[in-house]
Amino acid sequence: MAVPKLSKLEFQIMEVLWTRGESSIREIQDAFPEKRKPAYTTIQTTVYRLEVKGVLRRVKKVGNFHVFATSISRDTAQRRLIDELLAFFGGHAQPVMAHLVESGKLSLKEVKEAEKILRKLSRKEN
Amino acid sequence: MAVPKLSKLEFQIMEVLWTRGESSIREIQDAFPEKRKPAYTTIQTTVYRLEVKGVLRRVKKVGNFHVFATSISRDTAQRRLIDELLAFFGGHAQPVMAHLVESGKLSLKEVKEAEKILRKLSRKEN
DNA sequence: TATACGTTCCTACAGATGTAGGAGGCAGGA
DNA sequence: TCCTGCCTCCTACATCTGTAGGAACGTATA
Repeated sequence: MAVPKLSKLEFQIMEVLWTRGESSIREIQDAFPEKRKPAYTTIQTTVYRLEVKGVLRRVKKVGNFHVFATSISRDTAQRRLIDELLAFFGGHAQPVMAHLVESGKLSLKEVKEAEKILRKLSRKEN
Repeated sequence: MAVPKLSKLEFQIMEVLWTRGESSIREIQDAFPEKRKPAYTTIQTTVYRLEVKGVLRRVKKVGNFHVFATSISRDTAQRRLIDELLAFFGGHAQPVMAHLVESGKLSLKEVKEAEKILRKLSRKEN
């Protein structure tokens, strides 16, 4: 599998690394909000699993602790996530759009932005 | 939990029921494409789990088999799924849109359609 | 050097999910 | 009535994920 599936916690950890850059287990843990902050070893186990999946790697050892960095881009992972969702909808983005609009999560401004990008793309194709 | 989380297979089974209407286990199974068609008992186990979750129920018994029907709407379930995804993106729909656009899954026509709906909504609010 | 503290590594476990076998029941045809 | 075939119900199991404890180790400081 090119880009392995990431679970919720795995994704959150990757998110910390994408945002903060190279980090140790402790730093990753500290990036979680005080409420729902998993135990140190929970983060650790999950980081190891991510390492096995090949989406992050240890880049160096400082003192007696390791520093980790991502091996895939945030964009790649997000794309994977959305493709996953689209599979649920038989590959059709339209219902996804519809729900985003109805739930009020999408502003008119964002839609117009998307439209602009699309126009640009279609010009390039023709 | 109002609307429980549905797994991939669970969602696919619900999809069959929403599309075909009331169905028996056998009918649900037959709705799966010949390749990746789970065993009869796999569908069965999953249907029972869905029953426990309260998203479908047995509506009647015909001969010696049961007929099942959904208890929640497709819309409700889809909304749940999308909210789930949005949580990964910190509740921001913008990146989701961006990926849909970039992956070419969204046509200009669909976006304009969404825009029309949004305009209508915003008029109502003001 | 000895001690304290933070890290690593290994192990464990429960819940969710996908998967399916097998025993037993019911219904219709021989 | 008895057999065949399909269905139900129960049980089982592997994998993934979230969760975390404990032993052992490394480092810096007293």
